[in-house]
Amino acid sequence: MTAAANQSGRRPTTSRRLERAGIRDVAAAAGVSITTVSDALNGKGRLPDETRSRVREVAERLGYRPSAAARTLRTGRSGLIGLTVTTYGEEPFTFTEFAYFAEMARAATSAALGRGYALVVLPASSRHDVWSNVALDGTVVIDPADQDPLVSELYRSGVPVVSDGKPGNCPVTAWVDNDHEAAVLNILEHLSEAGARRIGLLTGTSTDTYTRLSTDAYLGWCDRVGQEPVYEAYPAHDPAAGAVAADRLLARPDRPDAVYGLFDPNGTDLLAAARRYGLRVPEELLLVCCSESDVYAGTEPPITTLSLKPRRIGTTVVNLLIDAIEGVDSGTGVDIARLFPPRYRTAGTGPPPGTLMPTELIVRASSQRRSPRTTVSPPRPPGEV
Amino acid sequence: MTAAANQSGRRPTTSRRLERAGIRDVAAAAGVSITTVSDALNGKGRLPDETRSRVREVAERLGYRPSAAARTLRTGRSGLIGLTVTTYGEEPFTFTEFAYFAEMARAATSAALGRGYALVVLPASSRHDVWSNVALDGTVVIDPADQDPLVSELYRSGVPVVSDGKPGNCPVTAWVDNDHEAAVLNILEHLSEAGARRIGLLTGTSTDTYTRLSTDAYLGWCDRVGQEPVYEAYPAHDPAAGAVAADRLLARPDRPDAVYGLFDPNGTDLLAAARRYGLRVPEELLLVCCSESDVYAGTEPPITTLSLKPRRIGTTVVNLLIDAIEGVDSGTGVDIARLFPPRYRTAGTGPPPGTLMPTELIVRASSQRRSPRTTVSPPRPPGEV
DNA sequence: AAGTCATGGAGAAACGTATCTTCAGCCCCG
DNA sequence: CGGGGCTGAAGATACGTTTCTCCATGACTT
Repeated sequence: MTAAANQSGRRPTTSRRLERAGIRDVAAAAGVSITTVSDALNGKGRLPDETRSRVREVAERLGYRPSAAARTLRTGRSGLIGLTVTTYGEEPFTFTEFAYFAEMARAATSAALGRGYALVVLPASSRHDVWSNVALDGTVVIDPADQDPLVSELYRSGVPVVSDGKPGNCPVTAWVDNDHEAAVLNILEHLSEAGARRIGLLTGTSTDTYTRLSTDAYLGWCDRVGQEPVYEAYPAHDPAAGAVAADRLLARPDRPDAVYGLFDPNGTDLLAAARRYGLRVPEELLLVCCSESDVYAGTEPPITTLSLKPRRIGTTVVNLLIDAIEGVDSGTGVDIARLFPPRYRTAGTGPPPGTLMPTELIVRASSQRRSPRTTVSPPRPPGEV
Repeated sequence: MTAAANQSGRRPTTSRRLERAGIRDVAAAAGVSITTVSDALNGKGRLPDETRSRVREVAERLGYRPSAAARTLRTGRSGLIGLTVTTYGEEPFTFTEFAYFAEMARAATSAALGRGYALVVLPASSRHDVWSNVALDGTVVIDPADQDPLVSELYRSGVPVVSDGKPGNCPVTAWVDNDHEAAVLNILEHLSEAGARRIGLLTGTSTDTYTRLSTDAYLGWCDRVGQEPVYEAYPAHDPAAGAVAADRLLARPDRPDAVYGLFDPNGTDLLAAARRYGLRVPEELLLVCCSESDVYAGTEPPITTLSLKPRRIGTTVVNLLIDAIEGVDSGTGVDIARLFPPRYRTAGTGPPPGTLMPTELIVRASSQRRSPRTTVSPPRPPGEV
């Protein structure tokens, strides 16, 4: 047997099963080398158009599909991005539990696909073997916990990590977050202008960035304006607890005359609680909640909501991540900074570059005592994008 | 340079960059061969426990993570399952648009993870290169279109395909679906018993299995009981169109006295339309809609809903798929049938094995004229699982 | 005492691609 | 007329595993 025969034929000793055509088969059928096939199909190398198209035609005829595994092994790129969702409680996924996550994930998937990447859904808490069983080019982390060991290890092993939500204490390549502080202050100001004297907060007990920043902003504001904080916290993943907390908040002796609820179902719960206590909205109680759902446009009365613009966040996160994947010399992992505009550059081992995005307050009848017309107020002065 | 040196050291000529430890590094550090390392870590081969634990310890110390790409290339298994979602209209994903999809996807992800697989979200309509860029062990297809070219090619190339929704005309390994016909007939019967004389249907214009089967069941029932069909169809992906269609249905001269809406938001839309026309529910109009949302427990009045039990479907689909992946001798692809109970076996090239799962009708005030208590009626006689 | 067998482990061949290097031919120019 | 650069393409290697085959060693049987 000659070397040439061994090169063109495959596995001379084994009985040949029905298999998918490989690059060698295409090369043999087209009468060229596998190098030429690879170059022709990938648009590389120096080949005349004639050869290129002929090879492509042969490949098409044979139904050739390159092996993703082999390509990944060779190039070190899998085209796969992890989408990590934090898990509350027993349920493996809050993913799609709140409309925010669902929308964000959808936008992220779409954006990734548009750039040739696919998303793999992985829980942050799963065992190591699941994570190491899939070759990831990078990972999106939604709301990373402080000191998340998984994120740390990923980052250390050179996998770019971009988080939705400013990371507490774990190193990430970059992060994107809503400007929660500005959003809360904007809402408090909005309620004050509508006549609120004592603004209450319905918040969560978990330590994620969103809850923490929002609550801190509220407490800071209270401190500044001299209002005693009036708030109830409950485990956000438990819908029943939310209704109870809403009830508790309105049952307090120092009952607030305006409430902002941090989580999606709070609007409904607060409305129901107000009804139980005979409080008219917005006359006796001003209401705002954070939600992506448009059911609040149809409630009685319609409720003012804060939208975190999850689509925009998801798209931004993915694009940032893919920029890092494609721009960085994988191996060193240090010159990521040059991907970002100068204003983000931080010297040495400073904090990772982050982007704050504005939120949108959709003002409806529940937070206005004068004109119940539905309007949209931009949270930022125009001119800024 | 000896062969041994070449074996233990790596790439003697290239300058060594900072890289992740490979299996060779572990072997060298532990003073054994790479075979032994592989066997020790994978629980294979014949090794004394002492060696096994020592190797494991060394691997741990070096932070060794096996390369998923290399493993996939070698074993032919990636541990990745595609989750295909059909796309309506311009938006790339209805995924998470309806609660059904969201819940189903969540359950599927969870079930897959529980068996060591991860899910990759892929749109059915995306370009070929995205699909062939990821090595899939199998695919879940949600509501496959008739003659879906992608499904056909996947199946032909030996990738197991399990669909949620009985496939129209494309070959799949197996499928799972709700018993839509039984569900619709059950609802119609339920409405009749509640006193309905003319039952209307709010349905969709698309040709997916769900819409088709449900509509056909309705039309067949009308034909059998001698009622003139009263229905409106609209593009299900357009929420605004749903409200219009609901309005149209109640504005007809032959206005129905009971309506079943096939899609999630129909309940709200129909309720709003009824209110506009001054129709009291359930006194003058009986209402049922298909939805996974529990908001219908809180509407005024609460609306009877049909649940398609998406969790159960998602779990079943994934388990069926993984059974096929792990049970079949990849290469032949013919003896899949033995995975299923005998009753599913079909001779030769007959239809693929399928499973019909019962739905659940959650009866609330909107479909009862007598006792407005909330009860749950099983759609199947007890004893069947 | 010579086979036989179980034990523990090493060698080497794939898996299918991308890419680095090499090489033959050819044209052009001094 | 000889060498340098350009074109088109082939060879060979490496990516990091898994796994098939095989060998050495000692214990045990007959």
